[in-house]
Amino acid sequence: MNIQFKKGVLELCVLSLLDKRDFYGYELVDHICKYINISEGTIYPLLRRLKTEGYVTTYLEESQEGPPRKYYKLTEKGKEAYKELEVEWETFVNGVNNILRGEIN
Amino acid sequence: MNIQFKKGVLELCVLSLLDKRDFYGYELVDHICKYINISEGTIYPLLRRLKTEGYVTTYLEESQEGPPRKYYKLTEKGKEAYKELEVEWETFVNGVNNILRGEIN
DNA sequence: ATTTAGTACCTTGCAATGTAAGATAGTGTA
DNA sequence: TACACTATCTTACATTGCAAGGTACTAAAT
Repeated sequence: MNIQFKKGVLELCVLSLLDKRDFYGYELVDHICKYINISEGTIYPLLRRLKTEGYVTTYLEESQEGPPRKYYKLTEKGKEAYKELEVEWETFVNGVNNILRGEIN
Repeated sequence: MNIQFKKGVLELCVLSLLDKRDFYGYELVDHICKYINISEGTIYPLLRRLKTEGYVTTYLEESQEGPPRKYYKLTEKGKEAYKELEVEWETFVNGVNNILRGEIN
């Protein structure tokens, strides 16, 4: 899997999942890994960044299976950022497809 | 336009165009810019990289409208790299779409 | 009791790539 | 003479994902 392709897109994936319900970090890795390989060393800095930018808030919850889980919750600002990023992604993919399948003069 | 999205994808776009015919750098910027914003400072280092890796060869041709043009031509190795990268891109986009539109448990 | 495996969090240094902002130089026009 | 367009290139910088580590809790196996 080309590492470079993921740049910026993992943020979109995380925002998309958080738009559906709250997740904790380890769980996000698990879900994303079903389709795109991702390491923990990626997700935690990313989540910290999202919190710094005010896109998410966090809360702790105890677990019976291990240490406490830190859940992430999308803010209004986060939802707006998600919508914008999704549109940008669609536009981008369309642009790339036009180039890949496009006619040349 | 999200800069990060472009990481690695511009290489794919350039390889795709070169798979159709030879281009010179300035011309590649022009074509790609129809769909994806790209600066010259990006394309020339990228092309140098492609040459270093043996994906392209170059030749000069004079121009009536300015300085000589350096044309880039895909090698066999470059064609193979292009095919692989294209498949990776398709797989990646499908993975992202599955996450974006996917059901969660 | 101790080790191992799974869960769950985190940090640091590194690699890769796109950008801005410049430089250089040829051609043609005002 | 100056400007705009064509065409090449370079350097310093910002961003982000990864590998490789660390910490700590729970439960099962030894």
